[in-house]
Amino acid sequence: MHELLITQMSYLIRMSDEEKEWIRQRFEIKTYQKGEYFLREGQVCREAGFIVEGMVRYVLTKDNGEELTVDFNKEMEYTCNYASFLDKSPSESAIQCIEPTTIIVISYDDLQELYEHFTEGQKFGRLICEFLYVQAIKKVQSLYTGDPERRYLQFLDVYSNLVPRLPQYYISSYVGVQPPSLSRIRKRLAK
Amino acid sequence: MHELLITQMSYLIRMSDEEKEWIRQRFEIKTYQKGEYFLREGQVCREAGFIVEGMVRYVLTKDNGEELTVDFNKEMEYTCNYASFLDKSPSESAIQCIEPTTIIVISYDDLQELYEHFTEGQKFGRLICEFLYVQAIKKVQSLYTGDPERRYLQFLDVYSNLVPRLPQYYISSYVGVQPPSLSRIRKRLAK
DNA sequence: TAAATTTATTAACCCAGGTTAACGAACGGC
DNA sequence: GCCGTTCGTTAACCTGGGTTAATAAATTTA
Repeated sequence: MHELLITQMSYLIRMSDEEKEWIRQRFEIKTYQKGEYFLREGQVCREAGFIVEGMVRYVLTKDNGEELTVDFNKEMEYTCNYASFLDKSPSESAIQCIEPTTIIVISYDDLQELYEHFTEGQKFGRLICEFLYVQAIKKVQSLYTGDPERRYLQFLDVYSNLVPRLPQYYISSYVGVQPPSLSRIRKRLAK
Repeated sequence: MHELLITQMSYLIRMSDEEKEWIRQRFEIKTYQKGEYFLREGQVCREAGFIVEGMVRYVLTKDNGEELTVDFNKEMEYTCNYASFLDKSPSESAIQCIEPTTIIVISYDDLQELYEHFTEGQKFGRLICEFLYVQAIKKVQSLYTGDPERRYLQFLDVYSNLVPRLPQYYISSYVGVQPPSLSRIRKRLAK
């Protein structure tokens, strides 16, 4: 279980055997049922996680109460609300498991220890963050330059394998429209 | 000139005198006139910069040729197209100076050397990136949950001091609408 | 398998922003 | 200070997504 994470981390940095052992000891395995929350809106995100199995969605709640699904993470990906995690502020989004999900988690303090004491700890933190940042920038770009139809096509391109695991109203809000509108888009595209 | 950068960096990490001297030697001062490009679309971004004076905008070009201004950076802020810089890919956005601007820049290779050889180099990279990432996430959130009117109000909130330095059509595209639409929004708000 | 619930589609109407063009104001260069 | 250009506003019309509600399809649950 931890070995998946160790493999993943090995793509980014070199680790000694003692460091690998530290990871096995400090990352804690947590399991969630479908619908359970890894993080609720308003809570401070006190741990970062690596998804071993399952899938989560990031949920923003608009002022009118409407829930928006703005991102997904699945097995072999990291999950965390970094905005909340980093400055210990109440999170503006929730993270909900949308399948039975297993996540191995590390606390804020332990992660700082990893950063400080692993030979390449800071580098690990930097590389993860760079990856996430570039993803976020690309998302901003697609929100600026693309219309919903285009984002839907991009979504199918990148996440086609996820489609069978997702209800359509998650996809519609990811794309930035209401369900009836995604239906119209799909109808247009069917031609 | 370099001292401003050194001060800024000192908020994030401790630096030895030799490290400070290295910065004075490796960061190069570049000046740009209003309208000149720090980075053109399609170029690989080969240096990261710290703006000493002036202001830049990030320009995305839509398929139909329309130019969108998606962000600004001003004096005492970093500027770079990280997506391009990090993986040496052609940049999808341009960075244009919209005032006479002075930027001190560091090449990709020198920055890697800083990361590797400064005592807290990797940590510096991580902290900068974390800051940028959180900014990007907040931008994504406001694009998802806010309408243009709201984003305009947020813009005024955060950047009110920039308004006199910006033409309105930069603001309108930042907010995600065409100029006539921002006019309508302003008119609505005037009541 | 049937009933209950959730999810997806469709239709009708509304509205904010897009588009185009015209006009007036502000600005920059000489 | 004048002229040409750029910029901001306004008007008219168009379009795509929002909203609501009804219906149909797909899942769950008993």
